[in-house]
Amino acid sequence: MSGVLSGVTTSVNRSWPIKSGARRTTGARLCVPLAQRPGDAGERRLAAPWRKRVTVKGSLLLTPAITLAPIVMATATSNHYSVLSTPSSAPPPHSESGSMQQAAAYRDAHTLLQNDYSTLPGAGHPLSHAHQWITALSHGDSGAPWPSSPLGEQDVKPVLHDSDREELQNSSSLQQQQQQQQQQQQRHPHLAHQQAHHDARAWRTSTATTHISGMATSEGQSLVYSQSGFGLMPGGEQGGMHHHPLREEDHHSHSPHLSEHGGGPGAHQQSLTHHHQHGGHQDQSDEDTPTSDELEQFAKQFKQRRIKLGFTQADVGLALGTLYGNVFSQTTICRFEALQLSFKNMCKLKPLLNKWLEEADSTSGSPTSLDKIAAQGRKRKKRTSIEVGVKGALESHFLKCPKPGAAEINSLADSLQLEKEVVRVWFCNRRQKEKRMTPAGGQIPGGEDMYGDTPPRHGGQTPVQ
DNA sequence: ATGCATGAGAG
DNA sequence: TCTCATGCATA
Repeated sequence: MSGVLSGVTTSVNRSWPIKSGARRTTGARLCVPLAQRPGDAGERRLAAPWRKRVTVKGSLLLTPAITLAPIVMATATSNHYSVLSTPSSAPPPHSESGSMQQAAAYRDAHTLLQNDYSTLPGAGHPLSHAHQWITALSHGDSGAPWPSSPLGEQDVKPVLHDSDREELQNSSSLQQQQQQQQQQQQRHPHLAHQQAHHDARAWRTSTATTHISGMATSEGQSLVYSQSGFGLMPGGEQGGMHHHPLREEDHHSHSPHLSEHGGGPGAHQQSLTHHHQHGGHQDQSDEDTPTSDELEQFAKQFKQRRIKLGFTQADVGLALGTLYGNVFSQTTICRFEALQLSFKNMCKLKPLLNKWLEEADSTSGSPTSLDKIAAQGRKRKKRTSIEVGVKGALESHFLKCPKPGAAEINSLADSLQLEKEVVRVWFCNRRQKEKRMTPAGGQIPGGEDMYGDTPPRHGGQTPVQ
């Protein structure tokens, strides 16, 4: 695909103000050369680090009761330009880019279409409450790079700190001591660091997914992992919804700096010991940390259901906002389905999506349309399109030095004729990609063999769509 | 589906 | 400055 684009299509808007911390040029940093990988340059697809699993499937233990824990979930507030618009309000006239309403428009059209599909459960569900938070204004944005809309920025998402999020995740009624300890560790990264950290690219060690009866973690803990949400899978959908004990580490340690190749932190404690006392069920709403396998399973099932129910990723994203106050974009939903989020992030979203699924499934048929929460607001810098050649250069630099210092970025930007900020961001994104990329849909056929030893992607289901 | 971008939070 | 979560815009 992507042939050689001509010229750096950068329709860059030179006037974009570099916000507050206008990148100070600080000393260069040491470049830890990345282990050269075979087929480097170009966009390699990396599996998510958390994807390395050594799973042991336990017997299913579906618990009927579903405790819908009051999810007050929240995500980092970063949406300054999201404002609530009335259901009937037409897309705001402003927007110089003219493509701002794209999503909304698309959605509406889609909704209409859905209404034609008498077979489909209906577009949107009757879940139209929980909007309080939406109007909650959060911190005025100082140093907003872009002229804000007259409406002012409203934050759509309540702010929550990671520690809080963690707690939310673990908010199931029955918390074990271990979990408490866990939380403590989370708050004290240094403690967590004592735990084994796995290589950021440990994902390569995934193992085949097989069913094994019996459940004992490598630590000899017996766990019965019960989780909800899989009950709605229609018969033929999937073969296996496995619920097994083994937890993937990786996510907890909230140490913000899970620096990759830094040798430092891949901080993933693997001692996530939590045996659940079962006996019936308990930790409902998946509050519990799922294994990467479960996540994968869920993601797939989710996607299938979503499609069957006739919802688009965008619909789901909006619905989540309506339901739980957390609006997500199509992008996020897409990435979730494609397992392209960090393990932690996946864990965070799963409960929400799971619940949505339940709702959507049960209320399928309701007329109500999804509430409309249009994202609009200040302008964004025009996306810079980096020429392939330049990209290649960046890529090779990345291999040598994934974390270039300001000085390097400068010179690089200079030689490549890109804005420093663009280069900086490119590296940031590249690093991020390195960390969480997942072949999702399945590895690219003739594609890259990552580093020569691409783990056989468990015989997963056929990619939907 | 994904590339480039934003912003919070943490060092 | 970096990471991380997330999204607009686009391929």
